[in-house]
Parts: sequence; C-alpha cells; structure tokens
Amino acid sequence: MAQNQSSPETGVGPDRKAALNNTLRHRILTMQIAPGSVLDEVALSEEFGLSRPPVREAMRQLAGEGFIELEANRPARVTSMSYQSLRDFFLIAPMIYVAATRLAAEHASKADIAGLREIQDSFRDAVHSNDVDGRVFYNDKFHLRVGEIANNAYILPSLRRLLIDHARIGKIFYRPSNARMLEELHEASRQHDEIIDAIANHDPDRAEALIRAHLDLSRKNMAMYAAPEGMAISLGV
Amino acid sequence: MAQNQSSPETGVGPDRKAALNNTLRHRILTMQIAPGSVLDEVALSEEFGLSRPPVREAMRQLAGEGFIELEANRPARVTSMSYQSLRDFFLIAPMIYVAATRLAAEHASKADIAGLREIQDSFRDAVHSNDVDGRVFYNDKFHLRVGEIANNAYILPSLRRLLIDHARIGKIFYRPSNARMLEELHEASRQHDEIIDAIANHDPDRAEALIRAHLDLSRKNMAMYAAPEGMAISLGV
DNA sequence: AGTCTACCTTTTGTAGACAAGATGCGCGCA
DNA sequence: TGCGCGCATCTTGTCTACAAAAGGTAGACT
Repeated sequence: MAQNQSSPETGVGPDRKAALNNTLRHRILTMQIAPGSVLDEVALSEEFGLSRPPVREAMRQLAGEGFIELEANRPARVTSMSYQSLRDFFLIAPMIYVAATRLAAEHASKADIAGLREIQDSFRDAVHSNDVDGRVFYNDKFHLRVGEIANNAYILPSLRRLLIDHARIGKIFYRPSNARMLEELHEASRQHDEIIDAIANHDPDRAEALIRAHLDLSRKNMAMYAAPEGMAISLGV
Repeated sequence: MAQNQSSPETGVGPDRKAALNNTLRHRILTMQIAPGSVLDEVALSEEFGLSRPPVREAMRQLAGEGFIELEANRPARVTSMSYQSLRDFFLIAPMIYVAATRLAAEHASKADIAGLREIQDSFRDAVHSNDVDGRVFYNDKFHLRVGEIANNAYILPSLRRLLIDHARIGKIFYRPSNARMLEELHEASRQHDEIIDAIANHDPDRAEALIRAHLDLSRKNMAMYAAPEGMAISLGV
C-alpha cells in the first residue's frame, strides 16, 4: 500500500519500465526479496509484460544505485548484508546524514518544506497504523528528499546507498511486540517533525543536533539486537 | 598510453563491452568528450562493434556511476559541470576523502600498499613526462584505490562521483605554461607518496592531515574561481 | 563406490528488425 | 514577411530470435 505502482496489476500500464524499477526498489527495501536472492530476467520480464532487454537495462540501473549486484554470465543478486554492513553503516551514516541535513537547512525553499511535510504526514500515518512497509518506505523517502533539498550532487550517491541498508536494517531489527520500541518509533516520527522545523528555520546547527539524535535512536535499538557480544561501535558521536 | 584498452583497435577484441565502458570513462575523465555532449548510440555501437542493446546497458551503468545523464526519449549526455559544481565539490570532497583515507589507513594490507605504490609509480611517470591524460587517469585510479582499501560500501559511491569531477576540474584548470603549477604537480606527487606511507604505517591522523593538504593544494590553484573551504564535519573519531 | 568427464539443459549475452516518440524543416496562411 | 501547423526523418525504445557460457546430471572409468 505504500506505493501505488507496486501492488496490483504489474503486467499492464502505461509505463511498465518505471513500474519495474519502483517495484523492485520497494521489494528490496522492504526485504520482500531478501539480500542475496537471485533475480531471474525472464520471470521479471513476464511479470511486468516486458522483454528481456529493458529488464536488463533496469538491472544495470539498479546495480548503479546499489540495490543489486551484477557479475558476468551470472544471475543478478540483491545486494547482500552482514554484520560488517551494520558496522560500516553506523560509521559513515552520521557524517553523510549530517552533511545532507545541514545543507538542506541552508538551501530549503518553501516548496521544499511543503514537500517534506507531505511525506512526513504519510510516514506518521504509517507509524500510527502500524504499517511496517509503509513506514520503511516513507522514512526512506523522507531522508532521500532531505538529501535532494541539500542540492549537492556529490553527497547524494552515498546517501542513496546508505538509505537502502537503513531501510533493510530497520526492517530486520523491528519487533512490534516490544512496547518500548513502538514508543521509540513515535519518537522518531516527532524527530522528523522537528527536523523539518529546523530546516524551515534555516538552522543548520539545530538540524544537525536533531539528525544525530535521530540516528542515535536507531543505533540504540539495533545495538540491543546486533551487539549482544559487545560489538564496539567506535564512532557514533 | 594511459590505458591499454582505450587507444587502438576499439572495434575488435575479446571483450568489446568492457572496452566500451573503459574508453567512455577515460574520454569523459580527460574531457575528450566535453560535459554536456550528447552520445549517439548507433555511433558507439558501430565504433565498438556491438549492437545497440549492450551499448544501452553500458549507458545505464555509466549513468549510475555519474558519468552521463539519461532522460527518457532523449540522447544521453555527459554529466554537465558549472561553477556551482566547483563549489559543491570543495564543500564535500574533504569530508569524503578524509573518511576514505582514514579508513584505508586502518584496513590496508601489504598487498593493498603494493597495489597503491604501483599506481603511484605510473602517476609519477606521467607527471615527469608531462603526460596530462595519464596524470589525470592515474590520479583518479590512485584515489579510487584508496577508497576501495577503505573497504566501506557506503563511502565509495560519493567518492566515485567526486573523482569524476576531480579529474575534469583538474583538466580544466591545468595550465602547463605556469612553472609554479608544474612544481605543485610534483608536490602533489610527493604527497601521494607520503599518503601511502601513512596508510602503510596505519596512521589515520597523519593520513588525514596529508589528504587535507593534498586537497588544499588543488583548491589553492583554483582559488581565483572562489572555491569555498570544506565543511567542518568530523568523522567523529 | 567414488570421481572424473562429457553432454544436456538452463540462463545470460547479443544481434537485427520493428515501433514510437521527438526534432526540425517546409509549406501554407494571415 | 512572420507565425503556426503538419509532415518527414532521425533517434530512442522495444521485441523476437539466435549464440554462448555456466551449472547440473548421468554415465563410464578407475
């Protein structure tokens, strides 16, 4: 439900190629397709009513964005993840997210803020209605939009790559049974609102503090699951 | 000279597809193809002895890496540049380069160092023999290899994107007539050697200081174009 | 019985031809 | 003479068919 292009008739429609791209992105982000899974070209071409060449083009594009990995004469695989990924993520994410958010606070226009609030409304709805996939999707969209508002071509590539695994890490470690984690989800949503306010007020320092707190909240939740053996995440500040 | 795949017979060979990719990358980095230029699919397919589908796949891949930009029903164009690009570059480059170099200093193996020295030998040769394209090519290869040694999937995408424009900016502002800039080229080469030493000694702090000086040297040459100072966002260590 | 080898099947890679959209030119009209 | 509309042409997008390479399987040899 998070995405209109993904759910029903994938085999028809005006722009089947865009549908293929969006659907694959969505499935990978929400881990409907697990990391390491193979993607069959003919199966995808049949599902989306395309021939193999455009499917192969989409594969190359998704590979460039970091969703899948290609190897010669071998099937495409969804980009894999490991504990190393978790470490690498929290090592780099603060740097990139902070830079993107600071720049967004410097450059944002009224229209940018409006677009951000619209996404955040959908995110808040997803959180309140316990729509896990929608939450993952709109959280991704929120941070990606912040990166676009930052308006710096050099920071976006890594941000995009980070967001892919941010979504998947979030999905892996989400446990709806835990009431405290549910409360922290609402806290994350409130942080989004505050981040928007800081960006709207062109206050990079406050935006930075908020995005750091936002990431720390994520890291805290994942540390509970990922670091039972005392994994030392050196960076995080 | 800079690349064995690029210079001679592009129309034949065992792996024409790799040749296409490498040659286009090389031509774009050295600005044999100017930013904003259009790339004709049939022309490329004829030059490299391929049909259009594999050419189109290569286009998608290069677009993912930031070399070209694609638009629906419109010819592919080499990623354009502006003065804004120059500003954006020097705003983000220090952050990414420093992070990559620090991580490389932490993770480098003996084999990594050897590979780095080999590239640096070629770079030094290119500087001494005034081979401009070779200099651009091996400088790119040097910093890219450092990023690979860093061994963090999240920092590489932005580093790759930065390196594309690093090469092109260097090419734009290179003036062989100026003796001082020539000396600074040799200085840059010596900095490479020192960076390798710092990485080999697993000394992230020294590596960071050196890479910052390395970038400052570049920026100084372009000071007349009002390149700003980099964002002061620490990696957190 | 285990292992190596050769074949067969499946999947990826490529080619050539067809369809659709976009650009530019020329003609017609005001 | 200037502007606008429509056609022609070129370029991009897609499809079907064929070629090649990888992996699995069965058979035979050690």
